[in-house]
Amino acid sequence: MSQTVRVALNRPLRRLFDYSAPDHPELKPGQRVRIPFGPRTATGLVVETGVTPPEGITLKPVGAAHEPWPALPPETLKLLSWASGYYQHPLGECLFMALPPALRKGRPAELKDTDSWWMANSNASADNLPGNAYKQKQLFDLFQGRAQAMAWSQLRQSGFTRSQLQALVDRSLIREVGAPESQTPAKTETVAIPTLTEAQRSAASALPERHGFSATLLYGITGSGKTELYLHYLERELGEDGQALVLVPEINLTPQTVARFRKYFGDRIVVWHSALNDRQRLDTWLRVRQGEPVILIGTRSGVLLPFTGLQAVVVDEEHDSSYKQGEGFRYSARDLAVFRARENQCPVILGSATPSLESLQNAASGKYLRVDLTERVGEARPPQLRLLDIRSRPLAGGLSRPAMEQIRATLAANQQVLVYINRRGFAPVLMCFDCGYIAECPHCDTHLTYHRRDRALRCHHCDYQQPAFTQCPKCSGDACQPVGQGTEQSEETLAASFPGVPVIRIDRDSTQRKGSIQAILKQVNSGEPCILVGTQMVAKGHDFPNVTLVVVVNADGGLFSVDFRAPEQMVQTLLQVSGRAGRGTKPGQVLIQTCHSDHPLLTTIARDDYLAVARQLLAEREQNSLPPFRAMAVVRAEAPTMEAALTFLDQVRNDLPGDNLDIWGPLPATLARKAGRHRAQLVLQSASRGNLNRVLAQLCAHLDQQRLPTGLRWLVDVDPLETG
DNA sequence: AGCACGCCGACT
DNA sequence: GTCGGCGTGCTC
Repeated sequence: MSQTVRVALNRPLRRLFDYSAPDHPELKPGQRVRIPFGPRTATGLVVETGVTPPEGITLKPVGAAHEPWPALPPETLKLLSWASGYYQHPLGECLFMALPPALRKGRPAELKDTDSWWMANSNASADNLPGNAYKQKQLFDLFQGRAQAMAWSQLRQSGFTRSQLQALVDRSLIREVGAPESQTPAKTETVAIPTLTEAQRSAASALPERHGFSATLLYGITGSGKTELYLHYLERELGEDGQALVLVPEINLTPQTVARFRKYFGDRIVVWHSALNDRQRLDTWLRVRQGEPVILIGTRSGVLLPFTGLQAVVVDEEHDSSYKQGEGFRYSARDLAVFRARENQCPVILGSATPSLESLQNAASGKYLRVDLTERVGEARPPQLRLLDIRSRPLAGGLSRPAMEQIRATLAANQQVLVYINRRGFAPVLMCFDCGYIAECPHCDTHLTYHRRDRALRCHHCDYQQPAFTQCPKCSGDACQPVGQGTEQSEETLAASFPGVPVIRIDRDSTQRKGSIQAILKQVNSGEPCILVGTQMVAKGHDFPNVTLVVVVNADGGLFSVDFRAPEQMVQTLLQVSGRAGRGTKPGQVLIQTCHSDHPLLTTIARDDYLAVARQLLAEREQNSLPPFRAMAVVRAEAPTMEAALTFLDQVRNDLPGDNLDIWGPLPATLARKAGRHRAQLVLQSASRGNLNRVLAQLCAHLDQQRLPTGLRWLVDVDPLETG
């Protein structure tokens, strides 16, 4: 009996392909199959079986299945099909996103046991190694005087290569041996979850008890111990054989966080993040797929894993913008997490000290339950916030005199200081003081940032860089100087002002080397007086018990931005960074430098009342008919000229239906030219999510059939984070 | 996305 | 005379 199967491919095509499957009546949706595709073979995923074959096409026969079971179980398939339609991204690409790289490439769904064991030969010595063979010497030193065999996997992790190992074999210094007897790792000892405080206990009792779907917004101020509550909740809700998903922002997934979970749940904890290699990804993916009762702590893409027995979902720092994928399949992991919980009839907890306006509105409308945790753990008190108006105050390295004095006092009291600046580099601009010339990026519509350390001018939007100069290219004068504040400059000023006090800069530039942030955190946690200078990076999640003073160099960035989410994000970042102060036993203080100390947003923040600020912002959103009160999507276009981009979007606008839809634009993007490409956008809004979705689906189908001007690319972003 | 087919410039 | 640029079109 012959049948037809419908297959999705890992290509940016909004269509599927049918194959005859005469010899495979047992094929199921979600299975990987080899298929002939054009002149070659490819790996596809079956999405439907028993379909009516299309007329007028001779179907090619499907090849062999990669494995007899569906790589994507029904629940995951449903999630991704829904997401593909919601975010208007081709189904095939969505589905393949949920596979580990090895399975995407068509490799078998099994772990090759490539490990091997090696030992030093009895009379081997390093004497005959050439003097320049440092690595071989280092490697051989590990073997010497060791009675047990060394595993290749361990050596590889220590940074040695296969060829270095082979070199020692060729010199008859080491030899391969069989696997040692017991390789089963010792079961990790776990301890009981700490008793909750009174406040935590009452919050815990408010969280929904087992069975059925529920979504809870956990509003827990910084330092209130949300993590303990998650631990406790997981222990309470999770059965012996159940799986759990805990999503965290990338920056929070540190070894310390994982260790904290491992302490209580031992080997049941598995992790998922961008630093895993292909082998580790396949290993973890298979464990999840096989239904092992794991508690997976993962970043954004963890929400796409093939769970088969989800019993609880947690999204920590649910407001964090890193949950929204910024390119390709632009999904929100937080929203997909809620979808999965509903699909699995299990609870989801969305936790944050600064919840997104979306989630707050969902709580207000009764879609989510809200549970509050508004007391800090132990003796820690919420920090005291103070606005410091810096209009007409002299600044050094961006810091006002009162701020400097406060820093001095804090250091004198043997405590630590955190200085928050939202700008990398030394200065955001290099300007000629004779003629006003500003150094600009040749490929983007932006100025270049001056980096003092390597005397370079860099574009923060593309990879352009050039040596810095003082002679003006326009007027030939010698007056080009950096203007404005960056992390590098504050670092320098502070180091000069407080000799003998370590000044530690934490930003993308200073933490590029792998593991360097861990070393930094270790130094900070020693508790010695020091000054931390950092960008966004320091605002998130880290626990610095001895930091008692936080200085925000400039809070005005988000007050007057064109982007409608800018105020929300500014408030969240300010309160998150404030939350770094006074997490230990000593009280914390926060100084916010601003030129607008009477701005209502700032005065409300100064009362440390996030909910009041959020109410204010939500009222504005409602008044202006913005999300979460309307559904929003943007159509973006980029082309070799701005005219081409705008003409294209004009046409899109004309093709859209007028009723039940608000259209804004087309307008050039805030950064109109980026890496030599001209960008523009069209904003779409509708009171009905379903209506917007239908319009977008139609638009994409229509645009797919059109042939576009050369060099023009377009994309749809549903629930965009940025509309600048 | 790949990949093939297809028609116009600078090279042995 | 060819090698190769990337524009256009197709993949069940």
